[in-house]
Amino acid sequence: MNIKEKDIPVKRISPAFSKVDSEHQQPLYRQVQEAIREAIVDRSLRPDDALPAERELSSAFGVSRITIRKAIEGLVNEGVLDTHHGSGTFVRTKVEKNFAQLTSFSEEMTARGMVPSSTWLNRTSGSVRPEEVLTLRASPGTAVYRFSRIRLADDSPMSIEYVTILANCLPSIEAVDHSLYEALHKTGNRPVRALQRLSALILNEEKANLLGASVGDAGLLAERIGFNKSGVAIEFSQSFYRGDTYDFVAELSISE
Amino acid sequence: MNIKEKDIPVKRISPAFSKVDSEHQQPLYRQVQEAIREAIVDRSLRPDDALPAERELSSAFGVSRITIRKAIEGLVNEGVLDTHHGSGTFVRTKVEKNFAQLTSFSEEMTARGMVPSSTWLNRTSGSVRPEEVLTLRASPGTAVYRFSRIRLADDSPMSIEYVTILANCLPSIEAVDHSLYEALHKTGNRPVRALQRLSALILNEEKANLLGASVGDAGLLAERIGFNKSGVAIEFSQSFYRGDTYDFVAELSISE
DNA sequence: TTTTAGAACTGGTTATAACCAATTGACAAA
DNA sequence: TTTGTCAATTGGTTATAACCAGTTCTAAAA
Repeated sequence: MNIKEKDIPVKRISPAFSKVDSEHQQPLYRQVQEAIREAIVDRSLRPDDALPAERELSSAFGVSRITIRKAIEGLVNEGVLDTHHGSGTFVRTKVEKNFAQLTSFSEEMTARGMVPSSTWLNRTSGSVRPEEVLTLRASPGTAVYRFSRIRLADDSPMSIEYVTILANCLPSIEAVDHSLYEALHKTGNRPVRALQRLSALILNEEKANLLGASVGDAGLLAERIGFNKSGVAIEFSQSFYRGDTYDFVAELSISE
Repeated sequence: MNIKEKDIPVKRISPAFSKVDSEHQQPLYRQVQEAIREAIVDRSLRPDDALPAERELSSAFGVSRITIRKAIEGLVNEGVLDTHHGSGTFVRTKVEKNFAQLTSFSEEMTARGMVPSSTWLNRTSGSVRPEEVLTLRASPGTAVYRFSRIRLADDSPMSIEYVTILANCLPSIEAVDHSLYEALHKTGNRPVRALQRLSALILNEEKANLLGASVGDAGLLAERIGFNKSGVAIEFSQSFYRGDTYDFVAELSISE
């Protein structure tokens, strides 16, 4: 007797899934993923609902079961779906509880009673660099916009930020004035999920000068990959912080 | 011309992988995972080494390529391996710690196929220091245990850890042998939530010596307050990491 | 010599097919 | 009514096979 399983009402919902487009550039399993995501967003699939069985989805989408499973696997890893051997795949009730909410630059500065601002260093358009190809999973030659700026709090430099954005996410490079995210939001490409990597490094002369620190001081490098709601990586950013003026804070939870 | 790829020395290592046991209870891909992990632990595969090609592994293990890919996929998700389309699969150099997941050092290292160990520096009992009163929200005079140790993975130092634990959370100061969290778990006081702060610093002579690094190298300091399931702060810890061997990775959601 | 085309790798995606394992629910037996 | 059994349904694992898409390196062409 598995109480947990019995609690789950097995109402199997069948939204009108259309066959995927094999001519499209995106892999089939990603198209399936997006279709499922959309079904959840527009409430055709509600929390605790069961998805149609994999074999059913397979014929509904017109793809093999492997493709369906790969799509589902990704959504399970993101915490959107839960699979239960023998009973089905369900829309997870708890929303995104596994994502940490790191304090952003503006929040942190405002919380400390400081006034955040930015100084633009550069904004250019170009194509992805080899080292970005891996992280952004874009083809070489893909057009991107690059932004770099110094972020200040009460007019003293806190960080240097280099951002690369896929060009097709913005109408033009001039579309960004103060807030990059605001500009992305207008085109519906605001990142909804991100992976961030924090590492320590020694500041070189260039970075030290820009940050008003000394060569050899400790700094923090935060590298971030931002994903839009379709799961496509659209943003890659590197932010250099002075080690003595910036901390990252996170609330942790145990893994279940 | 991909500079990064060219930098990677493609020495393809072929440890003596034996065929997996199909009679075993574990799924084949898990057995393959374990075999690869072991190869990393016993240094047949070193950081930045390339694994044999998937098709090669497939015949070496006597399983299909799908099984190999599933095994690799898991290790990539854990941060143990990196795949590069067209060039190969590599053993990741840096240890990546999930910043938002409350796992113990022992568990983290074991999951990466490394053997965790500790060298005790000190263990004392005493009462909370004034500067800890605020963070632990304990009354002055409250009894605590203090532990300091060097944490090693595969016998190389990874971090120096200073932990303060409320004395009433452990039966005795000798209750901790290998894993502190294990000892806390037995008394039902394992932290289920924590606040963590990460900052960069320059390693001083003492820390550098203990970590096998050089004075002036970049280091990371993770300070953590751990709460038990009753919401009581029972743990305060400071961990110093070498900047060149440790990254912190976080999955986050973007606010607004 | 340098450049370039392309062969020969690499991992990435997808299909088809079969079987295993957990769960559920219907139905017969107690 | 309760209990146990079993078939149907679910997801989980694995094999075989083919092709796509980057990367690397060699050998031919300039």
